[in-house]
Amino acid sequence: MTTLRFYLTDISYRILNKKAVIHLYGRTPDGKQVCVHDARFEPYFYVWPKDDDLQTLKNDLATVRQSSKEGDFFVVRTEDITKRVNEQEQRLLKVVVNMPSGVPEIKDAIRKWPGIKDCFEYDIKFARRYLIDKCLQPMTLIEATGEQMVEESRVPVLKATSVKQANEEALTTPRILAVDIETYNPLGKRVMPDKHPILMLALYGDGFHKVITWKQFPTHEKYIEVVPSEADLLQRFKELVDEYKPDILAGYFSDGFDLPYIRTRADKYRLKLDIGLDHSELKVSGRGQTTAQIAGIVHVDVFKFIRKIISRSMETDVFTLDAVAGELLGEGKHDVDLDRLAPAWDAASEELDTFAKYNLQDSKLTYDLTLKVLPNMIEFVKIIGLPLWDINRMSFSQLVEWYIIKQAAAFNEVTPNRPPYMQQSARMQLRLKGALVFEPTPGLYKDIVVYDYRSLYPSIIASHNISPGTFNCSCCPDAPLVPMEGETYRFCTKKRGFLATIIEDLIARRARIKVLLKQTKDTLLAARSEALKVLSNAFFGYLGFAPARWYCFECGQSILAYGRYYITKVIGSAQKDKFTVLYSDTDSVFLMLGKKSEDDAKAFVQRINKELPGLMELEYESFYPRGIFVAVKASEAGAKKKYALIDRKGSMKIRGFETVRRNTAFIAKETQKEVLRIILGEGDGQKALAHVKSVIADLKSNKVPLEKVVIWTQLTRDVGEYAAIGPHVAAAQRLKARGVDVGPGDMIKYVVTKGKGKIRDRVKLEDEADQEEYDADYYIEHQVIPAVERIFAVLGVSVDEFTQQGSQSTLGGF
DNA sequence: ATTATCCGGGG
DNA sequence: GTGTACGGATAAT
Repeated sequence: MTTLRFYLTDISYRILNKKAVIHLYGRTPDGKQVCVHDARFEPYFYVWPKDDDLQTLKNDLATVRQSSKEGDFFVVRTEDITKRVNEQEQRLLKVVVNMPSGVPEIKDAIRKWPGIKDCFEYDIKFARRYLIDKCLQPMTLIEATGEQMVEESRVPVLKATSVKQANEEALTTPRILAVDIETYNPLGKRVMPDKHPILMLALYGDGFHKVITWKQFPTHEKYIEVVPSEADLLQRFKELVDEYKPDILAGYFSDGFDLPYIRTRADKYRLKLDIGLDHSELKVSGRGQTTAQIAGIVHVDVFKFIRKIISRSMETDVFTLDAVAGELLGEGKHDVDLDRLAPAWDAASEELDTFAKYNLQDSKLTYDLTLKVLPNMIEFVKIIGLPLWDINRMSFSQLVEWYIIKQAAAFNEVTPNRPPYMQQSARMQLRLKGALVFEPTPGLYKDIVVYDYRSLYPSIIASHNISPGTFNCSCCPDAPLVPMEGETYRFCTKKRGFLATIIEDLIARRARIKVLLKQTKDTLLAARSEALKVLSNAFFGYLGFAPARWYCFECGQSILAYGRYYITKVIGSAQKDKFTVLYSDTDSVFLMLGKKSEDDAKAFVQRINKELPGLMELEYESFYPRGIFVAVKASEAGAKKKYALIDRKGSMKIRGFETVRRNTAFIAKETQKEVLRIILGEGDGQKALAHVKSVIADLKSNKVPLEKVVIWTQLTRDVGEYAAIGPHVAAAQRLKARGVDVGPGDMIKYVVTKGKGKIRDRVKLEDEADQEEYDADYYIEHQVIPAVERIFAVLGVSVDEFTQQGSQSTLGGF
């Protein structure tokens, strides 16, 4: 008998002799990688019987048999249990099945039996079920007892007779290896993994930097390793992963690009990518949206976590490696022209040295980003109790749902089923009465103060005991009504609701951490606080999310009603205190200081907070010297957020303006940004107007360089397959007529030229059009003016004035 | 208003 | 693999 402690990094299962064996991978405190096999866990689900004659039902269940390729599926045994269904105690049967994949099969076979009301928890993946039932926290210390086994495996294997949580100590410094590839991709062509080879592959770890390539070129860099062929590059990649022994293999968009690409290239050479610790292969699943998995090594796609979870709290609205690293690390990608890579490769030129450096830098940024966000991911892993691989790929609603599922087990609450498609569509028809919006009067304002009510909804849920099981309970007919016209909603005042309880716990845990954070500045604690905040803030949205298991429309309505009630209180108090309320939406209030000082504004928050119930808190977000609120089109009644603010440091916060898309001409994007900069930064509307007029004049005299009026659009299918011939399709037809092979993925760059008729009849390819030919009127009317129109409307300038020569506008008083 | 199409990340 | 998982914005009809 051996006892072993290890940090649990990854979990999967395999079928051995028609039985499931859980594989737990991890690293011991002294740095050795290990695997623990646990064959003692059985798959099961729950049955909710219709009547009390359980014996007949049990006898019937014992006879069920479903055959499959893997062998027969059958019920091993049934157990009587008591669990809560929607917060009410019920008698259920726990049905134990012989194999994990038998669970959905057996459930389908019995679901419609007359003696069965419903089945539950038949779609919880086996490995997740194991973690939940055993109360194991991945990334923390686990203790296993058992016998050493002789197994075909890259790491020692222990056959366990006992597995349990040792303590909550987390693996804070896992071994990370970042990977990034550069591929052959001649100008303008889409990514084609089956045709184009991988040219370079960079690996970056702790004291380990390497670029593997298969072309000899002049270089002095020691980290560059030249191998004879692409197949050797892939072979070397395998060897290096095996030697470095990472816990985590990290990439940036590597679920969607690097690893599927490596997979495709390896398949081409019939090379086994058996880098899994049990010698299993790198597994790429899904079409379109792919994911990549390696047994025993956690593949982290750091882009996915940043995009899905961190993006909301970031400034940038593009998530390229360059932009994200720039914001989070203060360091960007190397500036190279990637269109030069393919020609440089063909010429074996010394320029390839620059690309190798670029490749290594990308892997370094990926490594540093992983280090940076890993504490946040690990905190979610610890709070929710699922593996890092899973947490990495989850959206807000999934994080919330799995947190609730984990808590449900602890509260003996059964997990409701996911709604069938029809029910989801029905839910989507229901409209929640939205949050309170105090419409801004369009205009340019000085000295703006913003308050934020960030934890409003979580604190409402906790304070008012909001939960599906406490809604309109029969035991409290006299409970206070939710402040809402036309509805008589109540929530139980006698027993605590399940969701209210667990969100209150989240809030309380965060409050304790915040106290600690005031004493010490600890990045792990900060990450934990952030994770708890993100999770509790996502609860409200989850309750109104059609595919949610714990969907509750009335709960959502009630939270919103209380939200409107509390924000109205703040607006009222501010007005009573003679502040000018500019704007309010949901959980934030924008005030204009006017004659008041910033100190007055801070004192106001403190006064408000004294009047609020314990859990609620209004935060002083920031001061902005200038801001502009823009009117929305009549048809956009719902689009309230359209404003731009500038802070003391000169950085702009722009919300709701035309998002910068690549199929907008650069001249329009550039002009919009410059106009906002002049108006907010310099406060000079005349100058901004003059700027637009000069751009228009330049367009009219065709002085604006052609590359700034080129519109880029990507083809998504073959030219002949389009039902609607848009401008980019017309341009692609011209390209095709010229004999160029265009297809899905190709970027079409076109220019709209002068003339009459439909736009698609006037498009020319970038290289066909002359500087003199582009249609200034099109670019003025459809690109530049729409981008700045509403900004100027705020200043009382109408579209006509853009084109008038130097006339005195209504801007005078501004 | 509803339906079709495109985009993102990656080279 | 206790299967099948994008989500949001915009242009076209």
